[in-house]
Amino acid sequence: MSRPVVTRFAPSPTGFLHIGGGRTALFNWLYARRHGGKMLLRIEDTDRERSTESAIQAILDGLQWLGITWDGDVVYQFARAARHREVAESLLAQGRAYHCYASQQELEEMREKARAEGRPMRYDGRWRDRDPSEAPPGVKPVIRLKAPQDGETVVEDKVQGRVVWQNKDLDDLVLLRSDGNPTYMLAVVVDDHDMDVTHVIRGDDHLTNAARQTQIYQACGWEVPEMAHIPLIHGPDGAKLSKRHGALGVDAYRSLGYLPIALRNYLVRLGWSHGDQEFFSTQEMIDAFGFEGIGRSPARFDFAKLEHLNGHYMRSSSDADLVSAIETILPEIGPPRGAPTALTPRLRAQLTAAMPGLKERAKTLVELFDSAYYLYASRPLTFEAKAEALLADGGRARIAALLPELEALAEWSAAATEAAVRTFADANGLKLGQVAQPLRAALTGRSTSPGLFDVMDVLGREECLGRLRDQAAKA
RNA sequence: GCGCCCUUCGUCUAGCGGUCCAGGACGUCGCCCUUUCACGGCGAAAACACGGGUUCGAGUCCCGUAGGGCGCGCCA
Repeated sequence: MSRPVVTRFAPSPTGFLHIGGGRTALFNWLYARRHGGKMLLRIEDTDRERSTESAIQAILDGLQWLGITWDGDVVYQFARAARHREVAESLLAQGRAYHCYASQQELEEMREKARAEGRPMRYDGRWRDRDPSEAPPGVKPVIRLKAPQDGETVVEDKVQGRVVWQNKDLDDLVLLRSDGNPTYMLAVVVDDHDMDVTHVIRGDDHLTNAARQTQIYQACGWEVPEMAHIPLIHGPDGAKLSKRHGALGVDAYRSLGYLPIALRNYLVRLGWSHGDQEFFSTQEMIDAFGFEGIGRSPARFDFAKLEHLNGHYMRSSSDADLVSAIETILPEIGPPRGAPTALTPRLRAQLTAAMPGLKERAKTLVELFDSAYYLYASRPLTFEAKAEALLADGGRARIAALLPELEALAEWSAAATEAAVRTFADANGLKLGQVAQPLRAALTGRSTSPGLFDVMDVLGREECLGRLRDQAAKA
């Protein structure tokens, strides 16, 4: 009875997969999964000038990183041009479309005039009913749709509701260019029809297109798929998303140290909700997703909330997974921090051992790796201003006094060093912080770090004593 | 200019005529925990754009106004 659900994600390969595209893909994917259907991937590369191979690769990589999979082979729209042409010719033969010989200049004048007279800027249909014999010699015509001039065109949108256009406000769009190539408007309709797409889920910047595409469906005598136009994502300032804010490629979010699972959770809640639920596992998203939960107003991109989610997912990730996540972005984030591009077995082991304390304190992988500085730093350490202040303020003297106690330790463990430090503090009438903070500074170069005794444990006896001696010597 | 869409705390949102002196989350601010920073816990400030209707009753329905967005190509 009802056909199996088929959705599609149809990006044009003129740039990376940006955050809005990622969410559109996610929604299509979730809807298909929710209904046991398929999500197809179609690359809309009919603009030969602007489409690039690297952009296609970036989109594929981005989807893969986000964990969004598609069914079947990737469809390349340009490869289907002959089929698009065939449909246009067929419409022409049926009298539902016509040749238009208007020149670029004429069209420009038309727009100018309309603007001057305060009328909508539309093609005036001057070739609509002219006899082909009037065609000017040597001019290659375009094929335009003979769109209905009276009545209305209705889109029953699953998100926007019933949206109505007066046909007099819609003009005869071009189906086939004079060079014989299809326009986007035609190609989309033909492809969605041929691919048996049942649900078109896309940004609401396409809402007006939906009306014009509906006219094409009707001219072809084809069933119009369900439509769902989702509101766009805006930048933090409410304006259209630009490169300055969130319109980064999804690969940029990877480099920034975000986890795909966190980005997915953030994205799914942008414009969609399910009661008060904030956290969704992939399965929960699939089970709960539906058009009912999609709002109609645009949402602003908020890094702070993304970071919060990312922190949440980092804390609940396994230590091993986080280490390997860091390793994948290490070539990018390592060198700027004086760290290698790959982990040595020893460093990997230390990073893994320190991970419980590290992941608790970071919002991104980059931040996490940054706070792991003490693991990959080599003597002599460089000190942040606050760390230097802790050492200068009597800190070095305390380290010098404590040093013999630590050197004499028979066993080097978190418990053993903690006992020694506490005993030392008590014996000298010092608060633990007065001893611990200078130690932290000397060992990590920072005023903040994971638990001090865990740091000492992971770092090991020799490295710790070495770093402490460096400071004791300056006391 | 024309068409279409949108408008609840700073942000994401719940709310589908009475249960709302509007709930959750992020952020912000306080307190607690604490060797630091986080995490966690507790608490606070913070919104129905405005004006008319409809109704016994409106954040919820209708109409205006204002503000914002998208579209108006032989781009996609």
